[in-house]
Amino acid sequence: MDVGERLQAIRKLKGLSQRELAKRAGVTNSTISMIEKNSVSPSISSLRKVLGGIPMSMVEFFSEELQQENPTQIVYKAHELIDISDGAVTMKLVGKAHPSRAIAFLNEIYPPGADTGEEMLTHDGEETGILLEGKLELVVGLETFILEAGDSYYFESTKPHRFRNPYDEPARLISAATPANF
Amino acid sequence: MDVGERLQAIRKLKGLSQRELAKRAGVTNSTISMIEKNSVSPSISSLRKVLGGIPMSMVEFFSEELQQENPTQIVYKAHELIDISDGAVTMKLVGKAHPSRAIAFLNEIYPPGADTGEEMLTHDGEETGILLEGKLELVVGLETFILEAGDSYYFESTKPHRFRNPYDEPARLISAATPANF
DNA sequence: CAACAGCGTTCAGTATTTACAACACTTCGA
DNA sequence: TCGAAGTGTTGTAAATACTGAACGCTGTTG
Repeated sequence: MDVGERLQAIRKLKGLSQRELAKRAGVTNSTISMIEKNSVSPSISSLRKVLGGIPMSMVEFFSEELQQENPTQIVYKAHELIDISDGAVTMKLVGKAHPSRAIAFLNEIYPPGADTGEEMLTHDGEETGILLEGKLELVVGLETFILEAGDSYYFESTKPHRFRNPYDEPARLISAATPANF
Repeated sequence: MDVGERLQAIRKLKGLSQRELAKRAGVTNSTISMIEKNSVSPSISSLRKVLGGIPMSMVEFFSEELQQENPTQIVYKAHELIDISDGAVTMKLVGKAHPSRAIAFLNEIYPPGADTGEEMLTHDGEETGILLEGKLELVVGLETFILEAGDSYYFESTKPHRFRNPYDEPARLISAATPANF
């Protein structure tokens, strides 16, 4: 990815001149000029300052890097799902062949007694899902929910969370999380 | 966001020493040390080199900046899902109350004859799903697939695609797409 | 045709980052 | 207990990025 080219594209899209952007960002116009011409590789701190004048986050700026490559398998039969089970919980991942997966899409089964563990899970991203069969207990932060067939959820994965099946029937869940940490 | 702290966290997570990472990245160990101590703000090019030794993209590195704000509804009963049906296809979205949804998680029903339309769909992102009941035809690019209960799929949404139920039973699908374009 | 205000580029000097080579500290095995 | 090999840190010199003040150019206004 060409940093200078990208910065220039963004700046022009916003209808800003180098001097205008420089003033908003608190750097000099020559800095902008040299970055755009790729005659320097800016420091993180100065690129931050520059983007602050737009404004735009680092993530957005670099998101163009996500240029996917070429074809892979599209359809997976039930037995082709990759098994990433953890303990008693059965988890099957859709899209194993995918190069850089953005979504972790899982078919999960919690047999009676299954539990993601006493230490709560915490990670980046967001997750969502729907319960197809059985009942399941979901703890998010300080709240505890009882999910029944047909119920769904959506929360930030940064909140501590835990799934548990204290009932006597297996629970079946389809879930999706992003980014995919597998 | 603290660049040094984040780099150190990632490095340790990967079980690498400063020297080990430096060697893989093609920089010196002192560079890593100083970046982690925030005694310098590395240039884009050198941070790229460092992340190349992990390996990790700039986007992933800065993705931690995506710190979401505060609580909303977490669990949704079946009747609380928001209905975004299009034509004959019933689509219900999980997480309507969520501020900035990263995932569009849908419970879809394609009655016999239902179709997303003759002009193929094309948009950014990736999508995935699993068929729970019935049969469904999926066209992606030049390929046509027949999905049966239990089958799943994963593809780039940039490829032209179409879902269709030419059979005489309804098909039920759970799908996830990112980014969420709703 | 000036005079002016805007544009992006360039140059010299200063500030910052980086490599290289040391350092002190810990762990492991002879 | 004494190297040997690992860890992260630090000082100095070289490389690179940044500022501030020019420059040449274009379009506008009197």
